[in-house]
Amino acid sequence: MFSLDQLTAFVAVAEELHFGRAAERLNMTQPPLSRQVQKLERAVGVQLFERDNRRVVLTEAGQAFLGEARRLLALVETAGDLARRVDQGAAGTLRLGFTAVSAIRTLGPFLRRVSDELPEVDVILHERVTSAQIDGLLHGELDLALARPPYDPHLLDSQVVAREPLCAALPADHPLTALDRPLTAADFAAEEVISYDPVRAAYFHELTIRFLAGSQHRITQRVQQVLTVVLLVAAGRGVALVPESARDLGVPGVTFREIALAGEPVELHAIWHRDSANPVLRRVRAMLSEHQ
Amino acid sequence: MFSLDQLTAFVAVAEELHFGRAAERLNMTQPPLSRQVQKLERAVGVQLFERDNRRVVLTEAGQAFLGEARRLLALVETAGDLARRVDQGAAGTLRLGFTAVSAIRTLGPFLRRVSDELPEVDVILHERVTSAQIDGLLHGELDLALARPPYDPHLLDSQVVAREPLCAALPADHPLTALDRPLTAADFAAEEVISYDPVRAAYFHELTIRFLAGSQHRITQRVQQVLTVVLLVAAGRGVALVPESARDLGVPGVTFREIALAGEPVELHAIWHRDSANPVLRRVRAMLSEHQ
DNA sequence: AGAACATGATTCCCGAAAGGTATCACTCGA
DNA sequence: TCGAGTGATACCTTTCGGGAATCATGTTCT
Repeated sequence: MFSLDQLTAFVAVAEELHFGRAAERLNMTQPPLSRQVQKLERAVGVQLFERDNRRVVLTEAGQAFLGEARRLLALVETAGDLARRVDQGAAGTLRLGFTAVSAIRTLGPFLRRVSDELPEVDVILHERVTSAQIDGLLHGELDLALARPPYDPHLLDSQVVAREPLCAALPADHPLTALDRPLTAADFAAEEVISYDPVRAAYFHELTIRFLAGSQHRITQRVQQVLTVVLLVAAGRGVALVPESARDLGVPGVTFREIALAGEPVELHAIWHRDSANPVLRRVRAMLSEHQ
Repeated sequence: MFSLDQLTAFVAVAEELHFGRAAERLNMTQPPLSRQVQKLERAVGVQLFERDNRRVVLTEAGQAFLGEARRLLALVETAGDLARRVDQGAAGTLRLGFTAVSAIRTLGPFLRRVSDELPEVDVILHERVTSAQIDGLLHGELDLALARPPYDPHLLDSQVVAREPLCAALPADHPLTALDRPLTAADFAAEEVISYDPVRAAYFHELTIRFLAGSQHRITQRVQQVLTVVLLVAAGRGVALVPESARDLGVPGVTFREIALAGEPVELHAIWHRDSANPVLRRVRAMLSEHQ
């Protein structure tokens, strides 16, 4: 097999049609250049130059080979580019988990920023509930998740990407919608409250429990997804606490009301595996912490 | 810049994910293989493998580079093929000169044989009168000519590719068409004979002169092309001697008659420059002498 | 816990290959 | 016929790649 040095030697001679000048261009002397070309000819099995003591001409085969050689060398030049871009996280794929509700206000702008700042990065989207996203991160099926606590902080790391208040979701014809002040836990005393799965939707479960702590209430349903909760409210099955962005789901028959603030707002986290090897993740994290 | 050996080393390790086995596959020992991969990583500027003392894994960048490396090596494998085919005349271009009349019976089958036996050869056709073809051969504008003598045998070489009888071309209403025997020179005694340019169509000029030698006749026109001759006959401007294939020109108003054989038949030659460097020419010549 | 094993990296040595200098062989032009 | 120009060759030096031995480290089995 021939070597790349032999190819560059050949191309130089083919362009100069003069061994001396070609050698000068390659910063070497003429004899080793002649030998390299001879070796290449032996390796390919074809005479590439017709060399008279007076002039050098490409043979037909040499002309054909010149094209191949140039293509090959061009490919060599650019061979490392993609690898370097991938190494710096500027190219590659990001497997991103998200929940239906997180998507409403956060996913779109996030994807737009990625495609602006890292145009060679492909984002593969996986819609999953939070717990399934955490599993995905731990099993290496996802690189980044837009989800909510809790998660194992030894293995996973995170950053808050959005905060929003919790609010009450009421059927449109519910008496509480008439009140002109933030609702309190006491207002829910007589209500049937739709709440969340303590395991699969632990975050909203906690928030709901905390808000209602000490008041009378009945919890009738425990579901996983905010969307489901809103749909149940619309169906008149009770009232619920949801993140404010649930307004944007546009489910008819549901009215949202401010509540008397019960501690910190709802947080959406970007979560990743502490020792993910994906370089794109580094870049995306840097992008996230950059502004905000 | 990296070397092809480094690429093959990298691909082997990437496929085995084990330096020892990869080294075995490459018929070498493990230490130099490790070094080659390290060098490649330095040359590309990217870490290609994540190597634990227990296992070897491709990095994201390594996976990207693996694709490039495979493409490059595949190209190297096939780089010489085209050059070798060109060298053996199995690929390339043949610039072929021909005359309108030679084309009728000879050119079609010839082109068909070339595209059957040398499918990678492109034939570029140049229709020229014989003398222009000879010039083309001498100036290196043509590789092969389908033409007729004379030519300079020091510089050009040839081979007969077709023989056919000379015959008489008469206006359809001419009295001689009534005769039921081969025509002789004497039959032309009273005729106006259309003949050929002594310089540019020397071959037919010679044949005509030789046939008519010693008889009475009047030569009224001297033209270069057989086709022109036949058109003049059709126009009633006289009679002429033409190769039999001129029948196939399909010019109306012309009748062809056998003549009393005056020596050898009309020959069509394939002519080439003695020191043409085009390898396709070698193959085509071999093809021509192969069967006939 | 400790020993044996597995595996990639490192070190040192040797031989092959590449580059440099001097020279040869040949052609062309004066 | 001689000198200039050009590619090939001979020979030497340097560089580079491969091999054997060894190291460092992590895993596994007793």
